[in-house]
Amino acid sequence: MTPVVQQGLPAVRARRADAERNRAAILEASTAIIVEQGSLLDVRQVARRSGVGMGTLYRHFSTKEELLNAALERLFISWVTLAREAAKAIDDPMAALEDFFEQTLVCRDRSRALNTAYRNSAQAPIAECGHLLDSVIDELRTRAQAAHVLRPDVTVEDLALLLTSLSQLAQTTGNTHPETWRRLLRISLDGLSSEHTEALPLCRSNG
Amino acid sequence: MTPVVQQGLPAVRARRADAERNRAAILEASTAIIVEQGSLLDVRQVARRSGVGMGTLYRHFSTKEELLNAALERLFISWVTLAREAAKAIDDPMAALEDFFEQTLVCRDRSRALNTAYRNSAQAPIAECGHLLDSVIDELRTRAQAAHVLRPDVTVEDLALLLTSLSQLAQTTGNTHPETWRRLLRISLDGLSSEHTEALPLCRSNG
DNA sequence: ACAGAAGCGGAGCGAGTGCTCCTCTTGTGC
DNA sequence: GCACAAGAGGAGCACTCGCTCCGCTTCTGT
Repeated sequence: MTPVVQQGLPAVRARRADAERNRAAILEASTAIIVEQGSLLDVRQVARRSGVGMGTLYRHFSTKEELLNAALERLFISWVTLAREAAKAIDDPMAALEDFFEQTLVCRDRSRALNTAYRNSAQAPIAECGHLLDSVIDELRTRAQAAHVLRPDVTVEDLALLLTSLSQLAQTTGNTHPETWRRLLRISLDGLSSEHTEALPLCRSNG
Repeated sequence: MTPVVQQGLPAVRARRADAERNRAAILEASTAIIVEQGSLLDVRQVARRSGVGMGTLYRHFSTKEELLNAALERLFISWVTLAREAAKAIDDPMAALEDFFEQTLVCRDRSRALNTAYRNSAQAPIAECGHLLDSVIDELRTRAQAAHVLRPDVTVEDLALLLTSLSQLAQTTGNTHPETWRRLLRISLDGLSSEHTEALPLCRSNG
């Protein structure tokens, strides 16, 4: 917990300006590719698009996975932050929850990032993203349950998994059945309303 | 619609007995591998497991995809048939629907086949499987709506997509959150009950 | 202006994978 | 039993994709 020594010999020289620019370009290209084509990115494609050689790419990200995680984290954090603000601005707690789901699902790339993040879970930076998301969902859940409009034994985990599930669906069926996820969202939200008092089945790690 | 000519010169000689045996072995091995590891099968692995050379494999299935579809069709049809029988045997229409979902989701390999089938849709044999599934779901839907226990504007498509969605979830979260899909199934089924009278949002191709 | 550290680029390596080719074997009908 | 078409098998081709190696270039502090 002692502060890092700042004076004395600079242990590491700051990154060179061009290197910094390249790093940004690589990250930018990766993000764009993920948004357009999903998270199965090809390192050669990233290199080409960012106008950089393979050596440069691997100088900055020692592994494809590291690059992918960095790009996903970027995508993820930016939208979770926005979605949290949007949800906070809505007074009705159930409407806030609904809006949060809708905002997430409406953007293909958001769902994409979300899904990939959940799939490659247990990765260090991605796990943090998961916690960030959980905290947003928990705010929404707490508000809605305090107002007695949300089924009382619904957990953060339930809501997170529902989001994942609808998100996967939106992605999978995006071409053949666009927008159909809206009907399932409506059904799920109705199932979440407090008028259903029957207890949900217990699973491991549910109180 | 005229019957195929049976008499006269046999246009094609019947397959040799060993060839038939090999074909069955290949199909058997593929099915087993799909059940165990999912549908990203490696042709060399299939060949090894079925005790057959690459040439033999490709004599019977001219493409990896053809083999995959054949194996998936097998898996798919066998369980849809069973699930239909099981559902028919249940008197309460909503319980029958619930049982059908449960039976599907409880078996990893069933969901696996289902998911892959939906993903690789538009394939000829797989599309037929989809129609078979739809017909089973439609029976259940019709019964439940006739008894006024199922929300009246729920469509076969809605139910099929819900099944896909939960199935994907069960597959994705199988290791980290086993059985948690049961909670979401309960929530969804509650949302499907006829006590919710608000109309579902319309999408293209919904009446 | 210069030295040298930091960074760059991209050919190419190695591993994996779908599929083919060609020789050798085996079941089948007579 | 025999002839021969049908079938078997597996080395190897062509391609993809993650990653490395190393000679060359460029930025930066003095």
